[in-house]
Order: sequence, then structure tokens, then C-alpha cells
Amino acid sequence: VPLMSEKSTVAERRCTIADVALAACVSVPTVSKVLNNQNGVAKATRERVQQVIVELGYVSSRAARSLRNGQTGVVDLVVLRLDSPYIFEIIAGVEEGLSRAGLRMALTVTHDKLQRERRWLETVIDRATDGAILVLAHGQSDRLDALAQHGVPFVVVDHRGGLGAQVPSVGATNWAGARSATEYLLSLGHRRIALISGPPSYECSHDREEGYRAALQAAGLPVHPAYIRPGEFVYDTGLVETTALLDLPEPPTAVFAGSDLQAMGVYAAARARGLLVPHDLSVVGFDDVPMSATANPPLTTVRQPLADMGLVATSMLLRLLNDEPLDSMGMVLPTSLVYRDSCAPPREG
Amino acid sequence: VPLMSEKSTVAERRCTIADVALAACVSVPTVSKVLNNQNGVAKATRERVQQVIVELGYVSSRAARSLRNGQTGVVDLVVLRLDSPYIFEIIAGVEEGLSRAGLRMALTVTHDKLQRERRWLETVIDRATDGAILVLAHGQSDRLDALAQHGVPFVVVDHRGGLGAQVPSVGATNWAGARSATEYLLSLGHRRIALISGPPSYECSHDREEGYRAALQAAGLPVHPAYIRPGEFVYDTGLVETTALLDLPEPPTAVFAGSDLQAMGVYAAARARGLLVPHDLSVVGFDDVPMSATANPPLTTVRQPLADMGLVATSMLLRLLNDEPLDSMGMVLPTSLVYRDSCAPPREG
DNA sequence: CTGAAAGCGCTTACAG
DNA sequence: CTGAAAGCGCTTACAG
Repeated sequence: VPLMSEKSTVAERRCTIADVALAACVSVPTVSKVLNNQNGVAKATRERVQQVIVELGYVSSRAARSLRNGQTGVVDLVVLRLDSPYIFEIIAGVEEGLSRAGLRMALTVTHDKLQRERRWLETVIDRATDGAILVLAHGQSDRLDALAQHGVPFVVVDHRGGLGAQVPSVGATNWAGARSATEYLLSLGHRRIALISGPPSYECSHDREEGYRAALQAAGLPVHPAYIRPGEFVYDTGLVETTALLDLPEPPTAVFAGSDLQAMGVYAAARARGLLVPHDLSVVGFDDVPMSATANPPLTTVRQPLADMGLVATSMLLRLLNDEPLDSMGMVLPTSLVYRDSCAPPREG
Repeated sequence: VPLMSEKSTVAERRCTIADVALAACVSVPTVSKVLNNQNGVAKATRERVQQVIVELGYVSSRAARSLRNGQTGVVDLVVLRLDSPYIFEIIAGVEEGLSRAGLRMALTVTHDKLQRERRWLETVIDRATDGAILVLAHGQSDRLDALAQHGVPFVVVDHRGGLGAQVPSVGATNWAGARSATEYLLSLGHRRIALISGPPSYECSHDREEGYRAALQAAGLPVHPAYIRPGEFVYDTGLVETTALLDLPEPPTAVFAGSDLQAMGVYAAARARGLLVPHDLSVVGFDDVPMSATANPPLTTVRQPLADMGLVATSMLLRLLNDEPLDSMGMVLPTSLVYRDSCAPPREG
């Protein structure tokens, strides 16, 4: 019964810098100097104060410090949804970066809803935040303008497009990643390669489709429009579109999915038809979320260094916070193809 | 080029309540009253002030308010690691609950490291936080004592055991969940059912093993020690232990895994042996993380209402913050068996 | 209905 | 080396 009862009885007032000063028989500014390791305190005084600080278990109030120096020690990470492993990788990267810098991460989910976004903006603008990292923002958003207007530093991760050249951002090589995935499938002997893509409004969807087209064209192959299936970056899109693909008179022998989640949907569609991956159908994903390594079979996929993207975004933000210049407004991290067990040569020639 | 250039040139001072007062030709306290919807302001005055507030785009400073009323508007969510879908479900629940209450969520990862934990404690104790939600804390932790001592309200989700009866916590019915999963396998005709479990030091591991034993004993079946395999709640444990299990002279026909991640490892071990799930080996998981619904095949699993657990923890914390009494110090949410495609009757009778 | 005064806990010049 | 004074932006009694 110790814990909570203690808590309720010991409703003692918080120990402040004034209490320390009193106990150490010095003035408040002197304690402040000791706390902040500033010069101008006699050695003996300093030691006495330090001892009192320990004895009293004094910890300075963040709120008071914030009010004085205008820094809150918290950075906002703003995401649309908390529904995919993709976002969690980025979160982990940002948390790590912020933690190293001694900053806290406030996580906000907007659900792409105006109301939540407004409320978030209020929070940010009331100076509860030193800066912000926005995932999947689009350039048209009022948000960005509002942030800029209020002088809140921010950087965008994996933007949806339409960003001004002056907006700090970090992304990945979507085009190159899609191209190399397609080339790999080609090298295995596939000629009928379908693409399941993301929302057409996203720049990354567009870039990946271009990479896919480029690989086919370089191989002298036509791009079959029925093989290109846009959708959302979710499981259902993978399932539905692959089912439709398999109903084609000439079904593809390989599917390149725009996300690993979609790729799991491709697996499901294949299973429903009694098709074995990779024997009957080859599959490549995009992202390389942790789940892909443990999928059945393990998924060959284009790795986006999501955690690193979060780390880089954090570094950029830290420079902004320190008024240091950025080496480049846009940072693009390389993707890489991770070979696992979901691809094989096509069955029939 | 508009965004960032604006930002750097418009280095104007922040608009304060004094600016509003000046512009509206009233005193600062009057503006404060308008802001907080308090009585004692003439209608005309109120309207004038409100208009100025809008014109100037005034937003009150959180730091100043915090210093006055002692509330920061942020709650800490403390987790060990950011490495499993399990934790993300809880995070989503807590975020939702906090967001509804108009509070922000600061996410901290301790990595189970003392240093990080210390640093986190400093943060919490410097009053940068109104309260905390701890996931997978254990009773022995200094943390809990430190929090209680400093009067920081907190609640523990899915504790590892050893918690005092006076510590607010939320968990799930581990025993019942394990029992019903085992019963289900039994009802399918399985007699050789293995259990892959979590770390023996975790209370939940213990409870689940007891549930498993209870089901076997109720069916008049012996508990085969070689069929009980403790480990970590990760993929590798599932893979390694299942491989060992399949090497037994009498291998099990069904595996009940302590987590869905482990279950994916079971899938992999089966695949490596050319065994088909569920035809050759039945598998039940624990958690029901989103991945399990899209696994290949979709995983039958014991659902823990993880997001709801986060939601409930948040509600409890909010009551604590408002000095309201808790209905119960411990809240235990029901698990439920989710039937999917990873179980079938055993092949041989 | 309105505003002068005090204070939340700290830090930063500045005077001694 | 030490401390009195002012101020960060707000809110809460309190007097008029």
C-alpha cells in the first residue's frame, strides 16, 4: 500500500529555487548560476548550494524556463494516420534523433481532418513547440503557410508533392527504386509485369510509375495500361487489384506493389486462386517494413530507409532551431532492393 | 520562394496579451477575461477585444499559462521499445484518448536502459508533464517510486508483474485467453499442443501458461514439459522453438504462440520443413495485431484489445489528473479468440 | 464593468 | 564574488 498513499498524503508544495536559496543562505540568482554552471560563484558557495540541491531533490521547472528563454524542449511530429508500419518506422527514427538531442517528441495524428489540424496548429502556434516534422504533407496545405508565418521551423518527410523549393524536406529515390525493382523482374525473365500503385495525387506514386515505365521501355517492352493499377497503399488495394489482374486474358506473371501492405494483399489474392508465390507469381513490394522480412514467403522489396529519413529530418530541424544553414533544402535518401523469397523466373517461358 | 523567405524576414516579435490590450485600449486583465470567457466585461468591450484578437492573430503562450496554473497539457507515454506492432496499437489508443481530452502525447522510448530512464525521469519531474502512462513497467522499477514521490500521476499498461495493489493499471485476461485458445485446439482434435511463451519473468507469460495447462488438465491430458518453450515475444523465438519442436520424436500438431510475431516465426519454421499451415500444423497467436489479419494464411489468434487498453489507461489518468477517484485500481479487459485460417484438425487422427 | 498590483519560477543584466 | 531589480506572458484576487 505504500505508493499511492504516500502520494496523496505528501501533497507538499514543490521545491523551488527560492527554497534552495533559503536553505543555502544565498540569493536566488546565485543558485541559478550554480544550476547553469556559470562563473561568478565562490567554490565553497557553489558546493554548499549543490549539496542543498541534492538534499532537497530540487529540479527546476520547465515551464518557468520556457517562459524565460522561449524554448519548450518539445518538437511535434505530425502524421496523418497511425495505421501502417511505414509510419512507425519514421516515428522510431524521429524519436531516436530527438532523444539524442535531449528533446521530447509530441506525436500528433491529424487523420487528415481539418478540425484536428486546426487544433494542432493552435498548439503549435501557442509556442508549446519548438519546431515540427510533418509526414506526408502536401504543398497546398494551409498548415505550412501558417507555420512559416508564425516562424515555427519545420521539415517535411515524404511530401505528397507541390512543395515549394524553399521548404526543407526529406524523401527517397522513388523513381530509381521502382526502376530497379522492375529491372530485376525483367532480368528474371518476366515480360508481363503489373504495377499496383498509390494514390495518383501523391508525387511518389507518380515517380514510381515513371520508374516502372522507364525500365520496361529500356527493355523495349510496351507498357500495358491494364497492368497499371492505382489505389491506396493498403492491403485491400493489393488484394482487389491483383484479383482483377489475374482475371485478365493475359494475367501478369509478376506484380510490383507500391507498398509492402499491398504486397500482402497480392499474396492473399494469389492464395485465393491457389497460386504459389513465387512459383506461380512473383511479387516485389516497396518500403521494407519489418513485417516483410517475416512474411510468408519473405518479401523481396524496395527498401526505403524510413528510420533514417526520420533521423535526417530531425537533424535538419535541429539546424533550423539553431539558426544554422541547411546544406540542402531537399534531402533524398537512396532506396535499395532487398532480395528475399518472393520472386522467381516465370513458370511459362 | 515565398515560404522560407517570409519566415526569415518576418522575424517580428510575438504578439502578446499586452499588444492586444494596447490595440483595444483596455487593460491586460480585461483581455485575459475575454480570452477565458469570464464575466465582468461589458458586451461592447468584449466584442472589441475579440476583434482585435482576431486581427492580430493573437494566441496565448502555453509557457506562461503553464507557469501560472501548473499544467502543461502534455502527458508522457513511456515504452520500452518501438519494435513491435503490439506497442503501436497501444500508442494509437493512448493518442486517441489524449487527443479527445485536448492533451498532447509525448512519446519516450527507454530501451530498458537506465540512462534513458533517468533522463526521462528528470523531464517528468521538472514538471514538463502532467502525468504518465507506462507500458510494460515492472513493480521493482525505481521509476514508479520516483513518480509517486514527486506526485506525478501515472497508470501502467500491461505491467510485467510485481505491482503494488495501489498502482493503477490496465491489463487483459491472459489466463482466460490462453485457456480458450487451447480449448479450441483441443476441440479441433489436437492432442499434441505446444506452447511458445514469453519471458518467464513476465506475469503475462506465467498467466498464459497456466491457462494452457488448465485447458489440458480439464481435458484430462498430461502436460508435456518439452512442449512448453519460453523465449522472447519475437519472431526468432517462434522460428527457433518451432524448429526444435518439430525435431521432437513426437512433434506437436498444433502450436500456440505467445505473440503474433512468434506465430510468424512458427509459419517460417513450418515452411522450412515443407509443412503447410494449417493442413500439417495448426497455429494460434496472441495479440491480434493488424498484421495477423493479412498474414499468409490469416492467423487465428487471441485478441488483446490493445488500443482499448490505451484508451482506458488514458481515461484513468484523466481522472487522476482531476483528482477524481478511480472505480478500480486495476482494470482488466477481456481477450477474445479471433478465428481465421491457421487452424484445422490434425492430419493423423 | 474596469484596471493596478502581485505573483507563478526562473534568468539576465547590472550594481556593489 | 554576491544579490537587488526587472521581466518573460499570463491569471487571480482585489479595489475602485
